[in-house]
Amino acid sequence: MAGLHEVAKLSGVSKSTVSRVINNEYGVKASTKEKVQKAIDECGYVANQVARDLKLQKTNLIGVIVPRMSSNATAKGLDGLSSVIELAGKHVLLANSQQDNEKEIEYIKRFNQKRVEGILLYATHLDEALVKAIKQSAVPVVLIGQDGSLFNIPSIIHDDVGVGFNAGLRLLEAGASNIGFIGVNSQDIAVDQCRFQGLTQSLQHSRQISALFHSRGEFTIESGYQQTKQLLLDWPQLDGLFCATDRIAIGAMKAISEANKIPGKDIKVLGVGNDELGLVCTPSLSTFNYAFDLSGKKSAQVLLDLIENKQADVSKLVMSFENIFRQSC
Amino acid sequence: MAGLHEVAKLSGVSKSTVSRVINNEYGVKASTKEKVQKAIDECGYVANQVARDLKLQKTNLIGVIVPRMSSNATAKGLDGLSSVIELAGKHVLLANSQQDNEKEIEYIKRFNQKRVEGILLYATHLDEALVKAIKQSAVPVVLIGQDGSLFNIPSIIHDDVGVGFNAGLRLLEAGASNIGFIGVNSQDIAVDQCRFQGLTQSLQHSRQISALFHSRGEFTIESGYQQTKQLLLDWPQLDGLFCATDRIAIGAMKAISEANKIPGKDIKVLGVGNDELGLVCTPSLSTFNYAFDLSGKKSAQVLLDLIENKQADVSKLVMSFENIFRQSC
DNA sequence: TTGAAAGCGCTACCAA
DNA sequence: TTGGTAGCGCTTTCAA
Repeated sequence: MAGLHEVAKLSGVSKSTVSRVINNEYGVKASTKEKVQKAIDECGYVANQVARDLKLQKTNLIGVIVPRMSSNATAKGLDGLSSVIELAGKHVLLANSQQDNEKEIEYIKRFNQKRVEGILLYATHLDEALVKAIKQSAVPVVLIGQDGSLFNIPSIIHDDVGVGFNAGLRLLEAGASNIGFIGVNSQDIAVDQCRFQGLTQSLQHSRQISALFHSRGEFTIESGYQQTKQLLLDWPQLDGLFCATDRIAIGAMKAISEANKIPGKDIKVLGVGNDELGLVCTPSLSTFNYAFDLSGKKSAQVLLDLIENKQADVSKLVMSFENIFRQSC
Repeated sequence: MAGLHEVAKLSGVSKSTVSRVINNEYGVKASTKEKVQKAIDECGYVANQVARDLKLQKTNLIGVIVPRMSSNATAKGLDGLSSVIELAGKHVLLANSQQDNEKEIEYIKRFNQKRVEGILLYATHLDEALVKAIKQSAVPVVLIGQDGSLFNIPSIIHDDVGVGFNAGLRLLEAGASNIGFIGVNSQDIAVDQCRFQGLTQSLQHSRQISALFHSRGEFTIESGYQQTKQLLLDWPQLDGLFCATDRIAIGAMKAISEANKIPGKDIKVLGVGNDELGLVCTPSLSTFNYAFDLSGKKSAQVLLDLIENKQADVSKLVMSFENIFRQSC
């Protein structure tokens, strides 16, 4: 591929002048500019950004690590953050950790080698190894979805405890009093622990009761279905069910219907996330809306700020939520 | 940030030797290796991939351009292709064109500057400007979702005509004979044109009839709903409806229900894409499954092959589909 | 087994 | 308004 050198030779000027033309700098005679431009077109010159990046010590690259692409949260989040990053004239280097904790760490290292300017990490957990890897990163890391502020890692999180608390309130208000919770795995502080904790608090606070159970499974409709089938047998008195995600809730409603109970009547059901799935299913799912695209944008802004100013204005940003009232509760 | 030079000074050897240690090359005395390793740990050296890339003239970067992230097709596709690219030891540079035709072209250029090794382009259209931009790309471009093989652009497409044809057959077989089509915009050859063309062919072939109408709108549930509300008024005899996407079909079913007709009984409805939404809605949506993750993988494989061998083994790859039978038809 | 030096393609400083 | 030159951080050849 043609380089500056060739263009210079072809147009009979020096590399410096060609460089000036390419970068639209002042102080180049119009006629030379033209001459150079012609040579550029002629040999199809394309500036080599790698060489530039090395020289300028700046890559305009933002690393983004996600656990998987096909989830409401990450897809919407990516849409949000990519628009902010693009507006800042930077690019997204994307890595899919496929829920593998070791890969997450591996990517943080690889991104540092690539000299990204910062890293956005969609986290589903936060263990010692991950914290250490983040600490060792030479470039700033912003966490999305889990709270790392205790370790001094800037984090954008959703108000999971608040959602849990409100879930309890809504379920009680709808007349339920035997309330269970289906979460995910206990490593996921935000989704499993915080949401359950909020539920427990509101149940205690309002009625001095506890949750019937805290079941755990995957993030899928199928998992919600299977768990609920069993739970219905174990807890016949169940009349309120809070599910950590909408998909789980939809699976749960299916199991409830199959057991000849009516979701939203015999058993109130609540999900989290405002997945479009909840809008089209029957009965439609009452849930909580998290503005995933907005949290994507915010996290990008926080990171860009961190890159710019070398220090954090915010250490934790808790996104609010919205109650979505539909048929299931 | 510490460089090779510092490590060399710190360990009292030359840069060459440090480089050898870093790259695990043979012919370094164990004791020197150790010495160097200690120095590396000491000053927290992280190899600069930008400099390497420049020297080696190789970036291991694959550019991926998508119209938007939060769509079933792209999210699943990204999951598929990223796993293949990762396995090949390469990285994904992601760009979100936000359905903007000019941005697509802009990104192709920017990716060339970044010296990506190849580009994967999720296309929703294919006009002259885009073809020209692809032709001008110094690195191979693989098209996903639209057929560019006429312009000699390697393409991974879904069998849209085949789906349309089968849709006609299924609708007729279910007893419908007044059949309409809701597409998107006419620029989208694959989704709008081909699917309609297939439908037309099967209707002609089986019964020598034509489609009642070819309506057009957006890719959304709402758009399907609004269009169908009007179409029901215009075509009271309608008893079969083929929708270019599942979302449109779901909106259509809502409008049908509201008009006191039963989707799947009074009016048979068929979508395309096997979106999970179709599984949870009532009545559940009969549709066609496209293996989006697989087409993502395939396209990555084709591109890697193209990069490796500098020439295309396949110029067009048509992915098959699967009939999904549910309640709506 | 190690080191010196050239050079990847560019920018930017200084001199002309 | 232009050109020469140094150097970004690395790999690799050649010589020692």
